[in-house]
Amino acid sequence: MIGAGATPLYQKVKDHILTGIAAGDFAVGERVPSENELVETLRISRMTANRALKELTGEGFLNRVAGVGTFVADRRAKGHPLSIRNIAEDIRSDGHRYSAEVITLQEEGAEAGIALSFGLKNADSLFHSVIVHLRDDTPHQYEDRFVNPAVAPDYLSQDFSQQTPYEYLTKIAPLQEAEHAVRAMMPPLSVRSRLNMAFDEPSLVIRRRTWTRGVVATVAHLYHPGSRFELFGSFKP
Amino acid sequence: MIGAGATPLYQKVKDHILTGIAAGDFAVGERVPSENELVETLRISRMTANRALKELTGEGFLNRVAGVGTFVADRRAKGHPLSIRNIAEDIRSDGHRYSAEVITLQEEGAEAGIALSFGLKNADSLFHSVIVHLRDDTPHQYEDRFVNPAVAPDYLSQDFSQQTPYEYLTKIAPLQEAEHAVRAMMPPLSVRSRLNMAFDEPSLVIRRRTWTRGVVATVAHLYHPGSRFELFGSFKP
DNA sequence: TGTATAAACCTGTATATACAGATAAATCAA
DNA sequence: TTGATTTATCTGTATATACAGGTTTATACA
Repeated sequence: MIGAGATPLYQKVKDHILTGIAAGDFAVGERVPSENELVETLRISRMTANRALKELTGEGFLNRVAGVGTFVADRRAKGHPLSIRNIAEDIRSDGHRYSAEVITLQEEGAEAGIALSFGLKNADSLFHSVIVHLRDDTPHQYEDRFVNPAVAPDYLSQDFSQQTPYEYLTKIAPLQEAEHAVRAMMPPLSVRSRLNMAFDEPSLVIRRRTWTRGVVATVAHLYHPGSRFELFGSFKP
Repeated sequence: MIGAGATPLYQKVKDHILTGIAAGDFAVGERVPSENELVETLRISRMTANRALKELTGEGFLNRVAGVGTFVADRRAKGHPLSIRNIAEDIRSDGHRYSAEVITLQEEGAEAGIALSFGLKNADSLFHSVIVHLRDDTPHQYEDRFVNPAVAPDYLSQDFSQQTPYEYLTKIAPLQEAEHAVRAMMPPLSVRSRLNMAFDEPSLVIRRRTWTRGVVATVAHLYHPGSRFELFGSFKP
């Protein structure tokens, strides 16, 4: 057994495997413990081990071959899935130093277009943050985010140089669903200067809208310098 | 029981539910049969019903609430998935007229970067097509595509003003997997002029690589005018 | 009438068990 | 040595069972 508590057992098994991968116990391409080995070492049933390994396979961390075993997948080979990710963790896991600069953090009256995204009346106010994420002190992403006060009432009192909005929001509100829209544009000067972009360099903008408990929790515009960034998506029919 | 054969039972249950949704037996928001109801009507175990409903939930077709039931999800509400789509069909389904102009259709020696994408030696040759897709006679997408001759030997003799490469390729080769990379860039003059783009307008470029039977079938670069295009993706945790 | 309480039903998780089918290694026979 | 066969291992699927915990409806009580 691994431990006890509120988190389901299969989730702990998943974490156990992921931790092992992160710790280097299992390198890319190597075999991870089989279902029966997990049954013996962790004292769980095979179906629980099966669920953990099956879900990790579905999430792209493992590959399974019937009759042979379960192996650590090469996630870099075919691009990361277009999913919600924590930029701080991404930067750190690539072996770089992450830091953040908070530009704006205040309450604002909802502008018409944003209010529409939230499904709110024009008069309602929203929390607004602007943060520049840096990799090795080089600007990497410009994050312009509006947050539903009903979902995160304490948003304005957070220190986002220590914890990204993503980390904070996933901690206090369960992420139900997310929508991404990607477009290319010439960014406004405010963004351009913060990202040290050349005057003729286009930007890749991701508009991310997330739902929690049926209501829109946050609408974020994430600006990336187009020439230094690629967004990956993967699809299996 | 539903039937017998090679396809797993849980898959048949999934198909059974999806067919019911398509047939209108269960409308959006309505409840689908509970696990125990499926156990009785289909004469299966609850765990099999559970697997079917759980997977359909993960795929976005259903929503589940513990203690209440399982309901048909509204898939249209929150954007299309970032998936392979047929541009001709997209344009027509939006009520517009689709046409295509074939710019290039020939065999070429594989340039180094492209050959790498295919996992081929430099010397190998590939099929190359350049097509501009028009919506109501306005340029809408510039498609620059390389195709593996081993997968589509008759590619060069097709009339792509009548049938898109996508339609042709999906007809002759099963799509196994696809990778997307999205980036923003200032397109080359050749692309810019074909799409009637302003000199300072950035472009959203999707590089799409697809696999069939374990080999790379095609690598396509799809250029969209950035200011007129949005790419959608959806994700559920 | 209003309010606890109980009952019924639902999903979520976990176990034990069973058989199949796929794969690779070991073994045996020609 | 080669080729066929057996054996061991591993995943894939399916069932029966059990209990926890959320949600709604019905019931009993004050």
